[in-house]
Amino acid sequence: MPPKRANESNDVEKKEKKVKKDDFSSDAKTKDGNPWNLKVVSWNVDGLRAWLKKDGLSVFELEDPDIVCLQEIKCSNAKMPDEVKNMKGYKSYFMPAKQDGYSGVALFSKLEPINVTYGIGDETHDDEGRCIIAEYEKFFMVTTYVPNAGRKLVTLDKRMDWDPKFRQCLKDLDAKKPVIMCGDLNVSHKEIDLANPKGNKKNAGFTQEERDGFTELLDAGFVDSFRHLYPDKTGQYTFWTYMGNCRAKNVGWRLDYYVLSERIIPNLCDNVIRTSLYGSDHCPITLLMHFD
Amino acid sequence: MPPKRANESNDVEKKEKKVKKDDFSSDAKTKDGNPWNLKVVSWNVDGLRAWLKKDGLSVFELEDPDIVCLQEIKCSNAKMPDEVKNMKGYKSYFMPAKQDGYSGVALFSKLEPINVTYGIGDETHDDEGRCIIAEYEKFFMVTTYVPNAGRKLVTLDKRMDWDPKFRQCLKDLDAKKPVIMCGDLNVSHKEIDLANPKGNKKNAGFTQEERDGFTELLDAGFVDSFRHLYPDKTGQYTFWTYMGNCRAKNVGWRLDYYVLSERIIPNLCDNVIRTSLYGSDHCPITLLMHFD
DNA sequence: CATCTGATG
DNA sequence: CATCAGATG
Repeated sequence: MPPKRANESNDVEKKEKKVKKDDFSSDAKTKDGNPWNLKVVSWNVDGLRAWLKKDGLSVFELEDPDIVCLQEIKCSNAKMPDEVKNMKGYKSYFMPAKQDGYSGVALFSKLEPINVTYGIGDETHDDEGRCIIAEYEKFFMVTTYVPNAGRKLVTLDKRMDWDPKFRQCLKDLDAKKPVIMCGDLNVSHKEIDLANPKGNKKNAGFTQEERDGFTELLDAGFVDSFRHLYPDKTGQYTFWTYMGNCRAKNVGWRLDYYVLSERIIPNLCDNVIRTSLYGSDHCPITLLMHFD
Repeated sequence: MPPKRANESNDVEKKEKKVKKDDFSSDAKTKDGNPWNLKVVSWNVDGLRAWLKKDGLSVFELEDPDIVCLQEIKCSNAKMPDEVKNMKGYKSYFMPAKQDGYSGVALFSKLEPINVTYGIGDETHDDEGRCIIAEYEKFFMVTTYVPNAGRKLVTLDKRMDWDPKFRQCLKDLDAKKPVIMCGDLNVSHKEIDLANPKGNKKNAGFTQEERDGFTELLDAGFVDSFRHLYPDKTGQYTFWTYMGNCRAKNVGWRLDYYVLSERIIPNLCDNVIRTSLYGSDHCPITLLMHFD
């Protein structure tokens, strides 16, 4: 009898072998016919160090992105592996949570941003490492890991405290320059955005409060770029719980988004969900933009 | 790049493949020429459930033992896997610690014992699941997991409280019938019993106090059967820390013993250290006895 | 069913 | 460098 490994279900070699760099090429254009010249990747990695072992970094080779945003890195700066700290060809920015092994976001950028700030200006939330803001010439890049409302909604209060503060933060940025915000927003906006809407109306990620929070964000002058491009596309998810083989059955949730200032929608080329990539219970999402 | 698994170093397939049932046959005899007819296996499994995944149960097939004693099962009765609870061909006895996932011993016996008792009669120690006593016609079988003195000897006091109590317990049994005691005694008795005696004189498992405790036990009328049979054999260990590839380098400790009442030494056939078996940071030890 | 920490060894 | 629990998701 061959000994079983503790994490045999992590054994995704076969699936990953199928992935080729060609699959990540795109000739997407703006509505006006301008080809993309900026690529962003966003991925909730569910523990950066575990994700590294599952070859998560290959997304850099496969996508050759200009900007990469990671959420739930669960890794302090002290424990950050060198290969990530000094990502070849990129400037790296980290906002770990104060609590070790919890939350935390990272941003990697080929081009050095004009300025980088951390957090939304609220101490309690910012202790949890949930937001990095990178300013570029033509836009703000914001990545976030929104508070999860928790099992039995134990942290729904924290979440509902976050939503207006984060929204205000984005509005303030948007008053200066267009915003590209991405990350794990920990909500599926509409019934189309998760496999089991009926059963989840009282669960974290699909309560009316959380959904309304997202609606309010869009009403403040922002656009869910994926749904803008594909208003009726079903079965498009970015997260599947590890439990019950949900990913194979595509019983998932769309929790990861690009949310853009309305006025740069003309710059949008595409928003792709990379379901072929493993390494986390979320898959990465890719944004293609054109800027003159 | 193939993704690395979290526990790649557990991947001992090759090593285990080499093990054949033949390697476990023995024609050992007593000094008087009587062939063995009782086989005991003792193994500190360092977590029974992890050990199961590493095919630890194969020791039952390979050895076909009459009695199996396991230490550090780290598993409550509630969480005990069925295949272990109802071990085919054996009666099973468990003494888990009150604290979940800590310590705990088990005993499996082909022949149903006359009586089975749990603990040494000291509530504090017995809450930690450290001893099972099975009475047979001609002997008491005792298995134990002796308190570890801990890093920086933080629990040396507990250990030194244990030693005389356990010794008295064995003496009381020995007054009735001969005793076969086995388990992880958490001490290397003499310099020959560990790879690095010089460096470990102030470390758990080789302090003077612990070594003296073992000497006192032997002075009370008991025999370390392995050392009795092989007084000068070096490099014979039963434990290697997972750290620093110690097992491959045989930088180990002899911590697991059979300790017999002096008067059944004539019944002793052999005591074998099964270094070919993996599944824990300890290896199993096997005792062969003859009883009329 | 995963990630992490922290206790334990 | 492993085991386990418990928090978290």
